[in-house]
Amino acid sequence: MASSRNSKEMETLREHLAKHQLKLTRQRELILSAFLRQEHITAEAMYHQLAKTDPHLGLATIYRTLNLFCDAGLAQARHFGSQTQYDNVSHKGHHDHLICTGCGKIVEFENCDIERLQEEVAARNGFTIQTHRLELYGLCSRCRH
Amino acid sequence: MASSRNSKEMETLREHLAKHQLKLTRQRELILSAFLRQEHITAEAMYHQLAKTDPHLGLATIYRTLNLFCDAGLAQARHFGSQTQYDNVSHKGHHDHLICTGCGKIVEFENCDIERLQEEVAARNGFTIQTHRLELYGLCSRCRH
DNA sequence: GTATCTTTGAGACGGCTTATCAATTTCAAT
DNA sequence: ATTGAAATTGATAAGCCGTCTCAAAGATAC
Repeated sequence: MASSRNSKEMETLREHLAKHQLKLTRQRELILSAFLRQEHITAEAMYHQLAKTDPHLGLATIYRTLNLFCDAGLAQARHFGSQTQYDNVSHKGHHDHLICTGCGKIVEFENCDIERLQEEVAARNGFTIQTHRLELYGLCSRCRH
Repeated sequence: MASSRNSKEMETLREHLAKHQLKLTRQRELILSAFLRQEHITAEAMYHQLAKTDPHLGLATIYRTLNLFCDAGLAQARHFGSQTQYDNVSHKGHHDHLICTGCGKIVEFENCDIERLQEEVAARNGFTIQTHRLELYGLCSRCRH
């Protein structure tokens, strides 16, 4: 907890809260610190994970808080299957996803060349990129047969 | 309708049906011909669209049929927001999006170099790409100031 | 034509997410 | 430290989307 209390993500959250007249609560701190340990997680999964240490934390609060993180730019929601995955944006640069439409397997990757081209495209259109999302859908080697 | 009755997509569907002991129905023909006119559509949108000409066509039938098209390789489901988009696989020109987080402006673009790199990444991981989604979020020139 | 097996349509159902609301907590101003 | 206005929480109801159920209708092979 102490580790996340002074992290740059916590600072980002504080700024976002201040800017929008929102308040820093015990739950928001707790959920942030749990979130920062994950690369991506669903609300349900986090609910079960936190139930061990805080049995009264409500599922609605987790949904609300993860959506708050999205607003603050700390998380990014991604819909897969019937659920929403909340991706940790701060994890080692940004990683993208290869998603198998057959079995749902997800492979993460990073590609600097693609990122550089994205910057070029954005610049050509007068944009400065804050974040991006790239998902490649296809069949993995196993499902292709 | 006559135009789709002999299309190659219709032939693909016929083959799939034959191979799985399924039947060609009036509804399946109707939904296919409507689907082929779209780049991508939701079941709900198609329901409203077809309600004009065929008020008794059930929503469940549309879902079932669009999923059938996915099995047959004619369509591909993609989760977007809270809904499922059914993409027309035969439509090739895929475009990506630049989205301004300030004003919501959306600019469409295409970039062959990025697409080529995507193929490389996929191949390196044993995937064959069916489709992709690339969204760049940032500030447009106007909102940056 | 008829038997058989699939499909349809209408609504019930179930999973995931959001809305509701009284009670509690935060935080800025005393 | 106390107070008071405003935000947040937790429990649960409600909502939305997509699938399942099942009796009636339709398609295909014989």
